[in-house]
Amino acid sequence: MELSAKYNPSEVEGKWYAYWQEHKCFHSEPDSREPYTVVIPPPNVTGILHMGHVLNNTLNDVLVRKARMDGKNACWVPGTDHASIATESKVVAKLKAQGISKDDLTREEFLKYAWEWKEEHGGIILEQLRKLGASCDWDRTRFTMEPELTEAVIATFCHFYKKGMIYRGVRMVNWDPVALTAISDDEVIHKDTKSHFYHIKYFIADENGQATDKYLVIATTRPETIMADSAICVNPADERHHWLRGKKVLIPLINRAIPVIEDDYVEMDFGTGCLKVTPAHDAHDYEIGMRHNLPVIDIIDDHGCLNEKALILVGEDRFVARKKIGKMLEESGNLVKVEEYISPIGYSERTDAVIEPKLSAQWFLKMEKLAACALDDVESGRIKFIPDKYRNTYRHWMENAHDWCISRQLWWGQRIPAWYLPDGQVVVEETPEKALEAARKIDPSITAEQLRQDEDVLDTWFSSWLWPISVFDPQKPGHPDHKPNKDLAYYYPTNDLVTGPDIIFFWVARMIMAGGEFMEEVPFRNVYFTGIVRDKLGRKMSKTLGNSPDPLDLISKYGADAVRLGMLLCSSAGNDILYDESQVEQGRNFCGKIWNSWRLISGWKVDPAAAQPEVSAAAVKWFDNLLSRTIETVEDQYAKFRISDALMTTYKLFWDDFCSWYLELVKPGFGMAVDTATFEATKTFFEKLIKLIHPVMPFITEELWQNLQERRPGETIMFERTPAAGEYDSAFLDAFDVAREAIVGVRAIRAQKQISPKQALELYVEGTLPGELAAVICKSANVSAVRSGAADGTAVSFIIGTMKFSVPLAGFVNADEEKTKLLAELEYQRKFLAGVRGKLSNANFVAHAPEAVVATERKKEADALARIEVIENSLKSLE
RNA sequence: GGGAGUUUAGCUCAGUUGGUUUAGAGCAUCUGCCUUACAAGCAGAGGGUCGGCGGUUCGACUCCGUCAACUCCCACCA
Repeated sequence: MELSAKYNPSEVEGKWYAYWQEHKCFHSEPDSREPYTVVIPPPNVTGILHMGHVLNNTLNDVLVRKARMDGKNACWVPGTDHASIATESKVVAKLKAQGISKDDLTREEFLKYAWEWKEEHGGIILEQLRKLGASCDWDRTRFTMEPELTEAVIATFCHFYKKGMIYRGVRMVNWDPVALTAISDDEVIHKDTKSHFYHIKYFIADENGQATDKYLVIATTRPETIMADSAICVNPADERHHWLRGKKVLIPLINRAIPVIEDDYVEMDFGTGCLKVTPAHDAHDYEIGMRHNLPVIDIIDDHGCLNEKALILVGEDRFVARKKIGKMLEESGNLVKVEEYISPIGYSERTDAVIEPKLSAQWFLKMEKLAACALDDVESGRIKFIPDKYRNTYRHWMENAHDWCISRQLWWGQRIPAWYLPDGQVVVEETPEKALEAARKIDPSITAEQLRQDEDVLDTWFSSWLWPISVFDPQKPGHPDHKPNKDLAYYYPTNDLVTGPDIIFFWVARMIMAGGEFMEEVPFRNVYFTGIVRDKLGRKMSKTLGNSPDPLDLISKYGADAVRLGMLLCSSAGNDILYDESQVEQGRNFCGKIWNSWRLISGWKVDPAAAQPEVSAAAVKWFDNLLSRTIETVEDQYAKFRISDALMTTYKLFWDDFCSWYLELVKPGFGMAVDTATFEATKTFFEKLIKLIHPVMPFITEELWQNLQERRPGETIMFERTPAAGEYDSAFLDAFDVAREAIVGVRAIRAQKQISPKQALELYVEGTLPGELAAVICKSANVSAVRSGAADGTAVSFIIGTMKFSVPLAGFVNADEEKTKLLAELEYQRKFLAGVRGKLSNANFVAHAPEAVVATERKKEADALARIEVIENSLKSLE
């Protein structure tokens, strides 16, 4: 097949992806082979591909394709996450744009819209992953809210409830007044925000509750909450405020009397040393309130507006109320001053709304035991983190884990399987029928209509923490005694997990907990943490900054292979990735290089009668050895998850060694044919090389592998074996490197001296260079002959390793310059030798350093001596 | 404030129990080349007192101390 002059990725990539799918290349079933299992970190079902996905899934795909080519039964399970908050807020926004408010809909109506949205957008990201080349087993695609997985989630909830690990409690939660739900601490982002510090007078009340002329001053950033105050608190050690003991003060504007209490929590030197205690609207105040039995007055509704308990400004938004109350306080003479103030304010990760601390009944899962086991799994090394540094982070978190608030005030998600009896008692069961049955045990007269199911749904992570189990056997979570099905028994535990460090607690830690609970086995062996993709200025990729390129645009411009390579080039584990389009260009250039090298080879005329030139034989021998040695290196790098190193090693092997050296050495002259032996060897090398490259660049390698020779339908490079590293002769490889250096040296001299390529030039080589390498030098340096012999006084010398090369170029070379160089090196070598000898004569060193190190030093000594001798000889010959 | 991490060439990073590393790679830069696979290329070259200071050692990019800058996580003083 004729190759086009330029590689056209868009033509090739679609073709082969369709081919792989058509021939079920990605599909895996349990068999006698060793499994290699990976589950995808499920992207949000309505999400679209961004650079973070590209990085993550490229790494995943490289690992999977590598394992597949290593002969393992590779299975990469894809799927999507229902992402309750993210999806629900998108649906709400879409409905709003259509003039529909969520409040006007019933739960069922809203869910209908949400499912429609999911059906419409749910496949997009998976389709995009196909464009990237992800070799997922699409037949196994899962969705965290599909019926089977929902059952798994419900069963899990019931399991923990019956174990006494799930409880319902009133807690101060982070309320998102836009999404109308509580969110976890981890979903709150604190940002320094400019606000105002209001200093407000509270007048002391007399016995009748009337204002006196004495007062104290408190400082607050939230004057709109004063109507919810339950007390004023001072530090017991603060002598300035001892006169307040036992007194009551009046809340401005509404004149409600509240006590002055004392608590260590108050900092004496912050603000005025007086703190207004507002248990309903501040987490710390709530704690104080609990300690002092203060009433809780909740004056803010779910939307962040003041309610009737506020008595004034009812119905106003909290921020509007803040401004208005400031004015009112000023008019009433209670406002002392207002300072500019920068304070950290919590914002919702999803909606960017200012978080309102709010008391609310929530469901919690106890973490203590689960966290202890999950910590041990990592501490004991059963699970390895790459890079290792995340172990510290993980330990710190697991030792301080708070109970997990698992309820969310949303509709999109798994509804909590708790049913309330009319008297408020609760039953938790997997189905309404079972719930009714359980309720009737409490009260036989209960009817189904009287049971009311909890309105909340479960946190999304409460379904994704089951992912490595539930994708294989949804019956297992919640049922530790259930016998694992065939898939789960075969594929679990998975091998590697590739994910971002930002979800180490949300997801990674919790999967480890679920694994321990239901499988008594870790869910994966290795966790490879990618970095966060940033732009080249180091900023996070974000929509608002507009600095995030659309991966699909990049793919259509450069090809998926180029994008993959560009992404991997700069991705050492755990470090943030500074992405720049030039890296993708490098990927594209590499595609071009691979393409053109095959155009060269495939265009050669083969002459079966031709004898193999000595140069070609040497080159073949060399590259064969080099290939073996490099494969060994690459295998080692993969084993250590040094993916970008492995890539760079392969890249250089192909570009520098294969193209720049090997092909140049064996390339037949203009109009000449190549001999059969060289041609076949070259083809074999090329095939091995593209197999090595395939995990990173699947498309171009498939195209060329199919082009190498006629393949049967369904054959693919995907199932070829990674080339094995054979024996290799290190000494020969080293000698060849010396020859390469010699060539570079000769070329340099020739360039400097302007000798035409056609001019015959004799090169004398002293030392131990084998004849075949002399031939290599001869060809590459474009000289007519190489022969052994002593240099005479007219030669110019250069030294590589322990060998001296002399070029008879009397008149061309400045002898003084050469002499200076040699003298400098001589001086260095003598100093170096002295250092080495000093070391060797040090009894301490000889006694304590490892034997191998001492041996190395002795070799250094010998090498230095040899070099010195060569240099001295050269100096003599120059004189 | 507590914890973790980073600091090596213009940029992004390697440097694996301290000893063949007289500090490397890729990209970028510069010089010379349209040489019959490839200018998305070829052949070369330059570029770093390994953040500062001090210590341990026969020997420190590597270990210890300290200072500085940056990053992330946790807590967020009303």
